[in-house]
Amino acid sequence: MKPFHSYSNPALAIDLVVFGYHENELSVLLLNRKDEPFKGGWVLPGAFLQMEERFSDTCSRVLRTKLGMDKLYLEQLYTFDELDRDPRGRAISVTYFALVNPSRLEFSAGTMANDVQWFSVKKIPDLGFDHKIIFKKALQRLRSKILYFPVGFELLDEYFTMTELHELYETILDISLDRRNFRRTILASEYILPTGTKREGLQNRHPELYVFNKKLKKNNFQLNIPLS
Amino acid sequence: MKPFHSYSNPALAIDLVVFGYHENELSVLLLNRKDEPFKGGWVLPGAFLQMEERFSDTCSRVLRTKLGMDKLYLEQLYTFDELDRDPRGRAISVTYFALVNPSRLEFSAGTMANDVQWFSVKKIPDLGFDHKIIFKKALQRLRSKILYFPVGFELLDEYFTMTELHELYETILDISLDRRNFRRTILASEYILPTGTKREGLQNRHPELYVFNKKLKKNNFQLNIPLS
DNA sequence: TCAAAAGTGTTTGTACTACACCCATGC
DNA sequence: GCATGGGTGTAGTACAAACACTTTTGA
Repeated sequence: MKPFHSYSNPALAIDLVVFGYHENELSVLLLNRKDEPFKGGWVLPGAFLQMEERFSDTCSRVLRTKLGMDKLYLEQLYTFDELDRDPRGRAISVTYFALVNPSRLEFSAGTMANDVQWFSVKKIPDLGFDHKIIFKKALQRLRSKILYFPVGFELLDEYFTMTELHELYETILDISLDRRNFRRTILASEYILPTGTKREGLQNRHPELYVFNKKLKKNNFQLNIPLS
Repeated sequence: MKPFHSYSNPALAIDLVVFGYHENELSVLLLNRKDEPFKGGWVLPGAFLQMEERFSDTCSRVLRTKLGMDKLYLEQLYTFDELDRDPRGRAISVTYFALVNPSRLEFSAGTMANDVQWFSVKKIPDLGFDHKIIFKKALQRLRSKILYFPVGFELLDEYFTMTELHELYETILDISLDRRNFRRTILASEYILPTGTKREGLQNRHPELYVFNKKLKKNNFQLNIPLS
């Protein structure tokens, strides 16, 4: 039998929407292209799938090269198939979104490549290919996911305060949430646990530190926030 | 520049999970394979993506050939990338799920191909490739989607009774729902409208007929049912 | 008049909303 | 003692859950 790959098949790109959260700002990692097409422009980091690779391998390869770090939260987003999405020819893009706490990057062996940069989700430049559409879909997914799944913990330090978690939600959803009601809902869900220790060295009252409850399996919280 | 497709790329299959609902049973369309691998076994219908096709074109091609009908509700499900999912070589599968009201098939020009058959979702045979996994994911998606999106209307006739809609939900979710509370929730959502006409010719009280409210854009209902 | 399915309302409890004051800390 | 941010409680409301009787129809 003739092997599959000797037939003519579209190229398969894996493109990544990497979200980072730092100082009350949600950012996305963008790559400055060195080659045509879109030379000098910004795009999502990505790579072509190699014949023996799983999608997650390709993701790791990109993340290792560009961020110096690869074991992140990864989730498949969507597969894009427009005929003219790449001027070089037919290319399918399987997209993933990833979450990273940028402060961890400092502790990892690698460093960020010099052709990538963080951009606030509020100030995304024009993007090459159909990457603006991909980015928008990723942001939408993140916003709906955070309402019922503790994705936020991928973006915070191991120990965090209630205020930090609260601000993370407000930043990602881009709305304000009542502080007291937020606390009640989150604590009732048991997704976080108080550690009994407090953050020291602040000028004001020392807040309790929390950790993510890793033992909890059920998704038993639901923030009821109207999605636009 | 060397065209993309002259590089070696994995084959791209589009596989479809087609759900049909008839007489209180949710079914899936399966194809009996004529060739190796899995000759004689059951698989999801699908086809390889042609170079100039959109995914939806490939879906239409499969649906037209196998069901004799193509304009169905279609939604991309997931893209599968296991290295050994096809014994013939590396093949990626982009999967879709489709919804069809089998009673409409009788009115369409084509007829169902003789190598496909409906199977109740409660009696799915062994499936070739990784198609059992794909099927399970599709069923999961349908079950969660029906809680906040009116997918049910793709599966019912244009005019339907409250009881038919109620039974559809019970069948798909495989649980029982209080008839009175169900009615209240659905009516409050304004996803369906009473027509003022009744179904005639029954032995008992004639039920009101409803239609889907096509003008409603917002997804403003949420059936609160615990998902397993 | 009987069988079968459709239609209807109320009570109870729970969960979300809105909202304001006191507390701990470092300077 | 003051500025800053952290921590806490309650009353009102709205929605979901549980539940049973009456109505319409054809046979």
